[in-house]
Amino acid sequence: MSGARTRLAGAGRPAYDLDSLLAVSVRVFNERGYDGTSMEDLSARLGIGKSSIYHHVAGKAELLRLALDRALDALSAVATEPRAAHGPAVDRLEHLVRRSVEVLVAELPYVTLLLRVRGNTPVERRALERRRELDARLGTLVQAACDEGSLRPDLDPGLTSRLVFGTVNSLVEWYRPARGLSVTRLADAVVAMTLDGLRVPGDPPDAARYDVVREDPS
Amino acid sequence: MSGARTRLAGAGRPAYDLDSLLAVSVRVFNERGYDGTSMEDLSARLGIGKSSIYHHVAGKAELLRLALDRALDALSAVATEPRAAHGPAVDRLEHLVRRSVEVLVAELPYVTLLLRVRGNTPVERRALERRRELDARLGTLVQAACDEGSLRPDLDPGLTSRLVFGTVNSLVEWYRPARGLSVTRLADAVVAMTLDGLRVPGDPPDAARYDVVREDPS
DNA sequence: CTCCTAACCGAACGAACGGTCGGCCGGTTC
DNA sequence: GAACCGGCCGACCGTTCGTTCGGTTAGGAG
Repeated sequence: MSGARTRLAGAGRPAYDLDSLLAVSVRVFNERGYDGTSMEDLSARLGIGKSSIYHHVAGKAELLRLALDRALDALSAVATEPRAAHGPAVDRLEHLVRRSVEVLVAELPYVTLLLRVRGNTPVERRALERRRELDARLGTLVQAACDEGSLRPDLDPGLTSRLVFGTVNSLVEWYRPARGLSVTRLADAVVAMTLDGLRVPGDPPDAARYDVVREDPS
Repeated sequence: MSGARTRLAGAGRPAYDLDSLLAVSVRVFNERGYDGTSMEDLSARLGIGKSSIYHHVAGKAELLRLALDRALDALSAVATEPRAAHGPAVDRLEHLVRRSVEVLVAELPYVTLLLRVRGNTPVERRALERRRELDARLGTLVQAACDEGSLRPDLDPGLTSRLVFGTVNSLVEWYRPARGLSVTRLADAVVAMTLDGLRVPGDPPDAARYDVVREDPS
């Protein structure tokens, strides 16, 4: 499988280091779900005994923590890139969407795991909190682009933000790098749909367009 | 809680029927994940003993099966509605997206559970297969709308289909009916973003627009 | 050849799991 | 009041869970 392995491989000895062990484990977590994966499932897939896993990590929870931190660190890095701080908000938004797609693909298994966390354990709850912070930052940017007048005014910024990043996050459910669709083209398509729409423009420009739709108590 | 309960409620006796028991169970499944939910978790939340659950259903797996079938039946019904069969493909597509959003909201807990299934058990694999059939039908419709010339030609139909219904499916991650955003407005917003785009049109109509982007091996 | 250490192993642990069993209890029916 | 039944219960079953522990083995260093 996918493993960088340390020196003493030689014959058939796997000899995992932490990174390769984590990579295999996360792959299994994504296939069967974290709770649905037993340490024996992992050991079978790793090709080593169940107890050997504890030579590398303290337990199942730490495996999860390492994976989630990796995803969160990568996503956080995007939000703090300099290009996300200057220029028109709508351009910064487009850049952020594009970079988010790239990171999501680069760290696909880890981000996939992150997006499925439900908060059952302290480790998961801490990850959810970090995720909420990121989402809040994205929301602010969409708000700014809306205030700026660059986004259609008939949609609530909070709603817009959720739709856009819901779309981005949904990529983990089907995108597989091996299938020949490059990341750049994928990001182009996401930006094209969310920002410019799928329908060919023209014809009846729809009289009712841009009637204001906002969240309100019904 | 949410439960319709049978006649003999009277004092403090819960007295569940199958529907109300399923409703509560699915809610817990969604909070903790199916694999992360024990029968004791359910019994605690239901307010009855663990063994009492087996008076209503054969086991945990049947609980899951009932919930998934409910979601799948509702979604299948949409795909076979008469309005999804006549008229321009792009109009049928818009209608299908709108109805999908409505059903997703109407059966939110059940659809949520369906979208998180990983295929660990036979019950889950059967559900995944039914889902794939639905997805295939959607893909055909997008293809038709594309052939018709109603969708921008620079995006691959398969890719478009995944993006649109990825967006729709991602609603389960955040939409809560109680928050005052009506289903109609939600569906309007989804159609508005996916089909017409978020950005205000005009200004530099982007010379490079509509360069063909298709999947190909790299 | 000897020693050291990183990586692995099988056996076993207590806890928690999904599920079974025999019985209780309060309404309804006759 | 006796018989019945749907809904519930506590105790318990065998299995599987995550984890621990006392070795073993292979390769590098001296």
